[in-house]
Amino acid sequence: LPNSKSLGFSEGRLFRAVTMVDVAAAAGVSVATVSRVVSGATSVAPEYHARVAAAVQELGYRPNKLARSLRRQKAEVIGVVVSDIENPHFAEVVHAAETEVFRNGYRMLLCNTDESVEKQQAYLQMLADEHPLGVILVPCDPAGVEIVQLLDLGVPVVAFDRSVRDDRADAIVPDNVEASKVAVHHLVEGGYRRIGFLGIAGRLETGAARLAGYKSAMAAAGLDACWEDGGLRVDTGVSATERLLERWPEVDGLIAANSMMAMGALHVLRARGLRVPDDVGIVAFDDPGWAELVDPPLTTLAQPIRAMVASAVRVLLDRIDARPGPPQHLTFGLELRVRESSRRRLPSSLGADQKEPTSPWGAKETND
Amino acid sequence: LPNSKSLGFSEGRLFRAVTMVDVAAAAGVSVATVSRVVSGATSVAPEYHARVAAAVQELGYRPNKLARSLRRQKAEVIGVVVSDIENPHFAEVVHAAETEVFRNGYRMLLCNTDESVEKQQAYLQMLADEHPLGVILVPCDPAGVEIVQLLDLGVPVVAFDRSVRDDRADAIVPDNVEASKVAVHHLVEGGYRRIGFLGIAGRLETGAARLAGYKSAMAAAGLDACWEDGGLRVDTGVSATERLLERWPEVDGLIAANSMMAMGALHVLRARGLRVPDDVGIVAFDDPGWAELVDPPLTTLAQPIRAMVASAVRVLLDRIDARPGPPQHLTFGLELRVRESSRRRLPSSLGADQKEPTSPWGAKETND
DNA sequence: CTGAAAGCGCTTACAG
DNA sequence: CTGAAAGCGCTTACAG
Repeated sequence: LPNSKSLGFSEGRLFRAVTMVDVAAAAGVSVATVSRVVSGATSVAPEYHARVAAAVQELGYRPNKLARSLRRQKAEVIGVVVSDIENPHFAEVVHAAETEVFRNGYRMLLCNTDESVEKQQAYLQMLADEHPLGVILVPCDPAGVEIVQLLDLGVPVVAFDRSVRDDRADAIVPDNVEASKVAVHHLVEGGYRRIGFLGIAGRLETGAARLAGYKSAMAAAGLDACWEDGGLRVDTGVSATERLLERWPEVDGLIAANSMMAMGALHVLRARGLRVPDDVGIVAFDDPGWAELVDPPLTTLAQPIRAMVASAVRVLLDRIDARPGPPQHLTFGLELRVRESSRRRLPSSLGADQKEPTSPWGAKETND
Repeated sequence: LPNSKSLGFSEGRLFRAVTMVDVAAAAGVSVATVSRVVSGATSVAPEYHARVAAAVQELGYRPNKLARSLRRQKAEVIGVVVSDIENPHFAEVVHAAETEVFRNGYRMLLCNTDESVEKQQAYLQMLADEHPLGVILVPCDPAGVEIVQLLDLGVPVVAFDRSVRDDRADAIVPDNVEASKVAVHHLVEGGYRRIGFLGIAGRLETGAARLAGYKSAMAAAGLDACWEDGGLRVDTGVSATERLLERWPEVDGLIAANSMMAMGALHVLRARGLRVPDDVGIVAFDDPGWAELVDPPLTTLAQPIRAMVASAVRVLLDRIDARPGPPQHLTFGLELRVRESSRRRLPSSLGADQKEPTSPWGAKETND
């Protein structure tokens, strides 16, 4: 058989990568001992340990992860499946996941589904072939059979942001219902009464929960509810707002289920000469960096993303050590970040005409 | 020896994953033939091919990537190293890379350096251990020895956005110098004359190139140059703008080397009662989604990110097939996207007082 | 605690 | 074109 060792060029010289065999020879021990020192699994006599460590150092040995993975039938990789990496919300999720995964010495395989059921299928299939330590999944298809297959294979799956059908999966989700209620209460406290809701339509549970919370809080406050569904974009926010204003011209508050739609609303209101927050108060879900850059800065409902992701990774790593245990289903509250868009300057909207420059990087603690 | 085959649970039953041996037995051929059919490398007689395909289908066989990777000493993975995934610019880069990598049937290992030299070191080391097909690197340390080691190992490296020291690496970079010149010309054509520059300080070649282009274009136009360095954030944009205005109160145009700094400038100008674009015109590098949502919408210099990333992946895959060939060093021009912030409504700033609502999602073709 | 040895599941020159 | 067999570089029960 041919010598098909790993090859490379260095200064024009052919070389072979250093393996455990080389280290074992240099240290005068068996490869088993080298393995035990390198992987740190079993205890090794101090003198042997030292000799191996010295040889590793001297030869510049690096363990071959490919071989380790094959042998263990497990790659030190965590799959992260998000629906849209360009959405600042998920960009933050990915960043937080990267930080946690890196801290634990693992690698992150990033999968982006673009909200496509087919792409989710393809990626989960692909991940099953990779034998990852676990998968953090923002599902666009919560009932995909690939999720079941992954769990059958013994790969822990943590549903993130949205839950999945298979109840063996752990789940880390925001409390959307409660958040909508908080938004309603906040606007009511600010003196707003005719509060409309700009929803995100469709099958996504996120949208349903946010609408449900709104309706429930409005009913509890004895107020009439009025909502229109849009999409996730500025233009759909525009049309939804226009439809809402047509049905309900007296609206004085808006809750947008997504911040892009809030931007659409802002534009429509401005075009109609309605002032924010004096004529209409606005609260939006999600808290992208630009929320405090727009005019007026947007009051938002922010998810504790770092904490949620840290929790997802912790749940995953716990499963890896100790497989059994009931599935975890953790819910996180959202934080209301009050900015100008919902702070009426006067109890009524009379006379509040002058425009002051807003300073988003200044003191933000003033809450009225 | 123990039976340490891959295990899993399905409906409570223990099972062993299907391997090539199983497929070979079912098809009545050797594993070598199965391998040849599955990997599609060599040609196989039609009848054998059909029998193997049928067995694969029937048994639901999926090749073990871990074994393939070990055998080939190459994982079908592409490493993507960016400096900040939360920066919308790099989020778009990552998304584009994901699309290309997925289209080619590979996986993406995402590494985020947070602009830390140590993290770049750690990740490149880690990538070397993974034996990836190649690495797309946005370097924060262009001279890191890990880059040299990766190339020594035979792993193709494509520098993206910024170049690296080792000239064996390919590079895909924006033409920052030219872009600054375009920005200067655009403002000059709009009647602006006292054009200042808000730079991004430090060692990054990006910042240096953008400043150089500005200075050169100003000199060529016979105009005085004036610049201040800031960072990449809104607050540093604020302070840089304030310093610039102190030194140069008569400024009527600003070029920001980064869009966050442009936001800072916008706030300072508003606070001082200077109107954009009538009193001061602004052009910013980068083109985040919110650039057209702010008031006024920002004129930007956008990189052709999809094209650049597609080109980076193509260069990488070419190297994998045919190692030799001189390193590629491709430069891409930026596109000036003219929006309100640099469109003075009147030749002079007299009388342009009324504020119209801006409609970013409407017709954008009007160029004056 | 240590070593000899099997085996993870593939791929691939070699011989036929 | 096909098959037998070695080997990629590790890990890990087993025996000592």
